[in-house]
Amino acid sequence: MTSHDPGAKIISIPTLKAACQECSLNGICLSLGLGEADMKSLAGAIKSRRRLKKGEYVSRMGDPFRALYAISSGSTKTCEIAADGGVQITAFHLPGELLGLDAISAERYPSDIVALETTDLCELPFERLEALALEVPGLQHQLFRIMSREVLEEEKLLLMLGRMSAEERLAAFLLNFSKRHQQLGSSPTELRLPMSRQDLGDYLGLALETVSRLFSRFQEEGLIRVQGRQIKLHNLAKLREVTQHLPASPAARA
Amino acid sequence: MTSHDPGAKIISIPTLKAACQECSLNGICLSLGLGEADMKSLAGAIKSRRRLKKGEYVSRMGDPFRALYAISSGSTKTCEIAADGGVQITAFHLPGELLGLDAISAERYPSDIVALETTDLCELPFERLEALALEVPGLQHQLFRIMSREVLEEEKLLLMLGRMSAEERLAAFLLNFSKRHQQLGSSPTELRLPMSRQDLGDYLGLALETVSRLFSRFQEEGLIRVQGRQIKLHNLAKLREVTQHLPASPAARA
DNA sequence: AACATGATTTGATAAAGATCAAATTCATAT
DNA sequence: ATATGAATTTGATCTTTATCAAATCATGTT
Repeated sequence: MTSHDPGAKIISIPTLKAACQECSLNGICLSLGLGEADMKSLAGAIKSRRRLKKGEYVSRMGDPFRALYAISSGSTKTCEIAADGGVQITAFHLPGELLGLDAISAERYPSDIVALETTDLCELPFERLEALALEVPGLQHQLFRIMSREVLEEEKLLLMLGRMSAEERLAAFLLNFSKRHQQLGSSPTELRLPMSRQDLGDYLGLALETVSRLFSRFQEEGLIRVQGRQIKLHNLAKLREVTQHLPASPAARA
Repeated sequence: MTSHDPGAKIISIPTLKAACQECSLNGICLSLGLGEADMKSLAGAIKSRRRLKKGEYVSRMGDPFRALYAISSGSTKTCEIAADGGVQITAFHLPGELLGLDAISAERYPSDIVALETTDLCELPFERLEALALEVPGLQHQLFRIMSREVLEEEKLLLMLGRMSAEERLAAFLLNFSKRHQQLGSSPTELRLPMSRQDLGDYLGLALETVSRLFSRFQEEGLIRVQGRQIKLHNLAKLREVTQHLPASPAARA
């Protein structure tokens, strides 16, 4: 987290009204590690805010890429769609996270990004952001870090999809979601999932029925309490154990 | 590809000897889209070359991050290792590709990167690269593109692991490998795989036996010819069909 | 409040792929 | 060339999870 003094509200230009310094996420998003003057520049790069209702699209596959979006509040799912109609959700994004990083290279959105609930976005025109990154010290590095982090997150998901059992995947998801909730200042044990069982299945590479059965099983085992999308985590340590259940042959590999 | 005249060899400073302009990949790697003067700057940023033998490590999980590596010749695998010892290979990299993008954010390598055969690397100290990206027009953008592309590639793999059958995964891998071979100027139908069946399984989320059986099946069906790691693709169109086999219910989803 | 619609849970069965096991082929060093 | 160990192939069986089906539970609407 950054250490901007929230008391020092000197700036009040209209363009900044809806910008980073007023954002409740100040310090989580792009601005991490930037000085106050740089924050002003960044705020100037924000084109506008968009409010989406549940089910509305941030982007559709094939849309031309012009801007990244930072989530100010709410949440989204990113859906990759196969030629055969199969859906793979590659990420759920929460406030402070950046959308559209996968669209830079082809200048087209490769996926549908859909709001899971009412969601507020900051639109960051990419050309302006790039120009700014050449001038604001630290911003370029920050962008590299954020993109690198996205690569890393996806690698963790690859590990889950390729090598973990259904049980391990759901436990890992719950722990990850818990951690992110906590980083946003919410309870790490009282989760309100914004996505359906179907979404969760499409993310974890499982059938929705399997996801549902696992929730029931975890509840029977006393690990969690399930009330629809309201989940209480009773035992984080045991959930962590579940993610690490040793495979049959723990032998080292070449 | 760029259009540098290979006949115009004006530069011969030692530091450039082993650098981009002399590289057989000129134009594929970072330099894509840069002018000749910028290429010189880039070449200056290259610290050194490293030659690795089969099985040697580019990085080990936890190593401090200081540099990206560009593959000049050879190939690598990137192995994510789970707490329980399970291995997931998140990428195979070929000449012209950049290694270490996932290490920027934490300033540590999150994975083992291993040479699959004798492999030559260019070491690009990241601090120098970042400084250069602030000065050389287009280099920052190029780096953003490359990182975005990495995100995209991983999303494709996520789709494979989460939603495709074993058959579809192997067919998709063969087509992808074929395309990259072709882009490097090799035959798109005569492949020499540098990785073992075990590696392929660890990449595709399958048991090595399943991979082996699929090779045999594809051969029986006349799609390919298998001689160990030497693979001849007989029918690219049919392989493409295999990747698109419709699932039981092609119904649209919410 | 009753209804309609979609989401979730639970059950029964089937299929895909993992695992265990063994034979065969390949590669490398002597 | 030959031996040795690793990689690959093939077979038999078992587990996990998908699929199909139906009941129940929410949610929002008129």
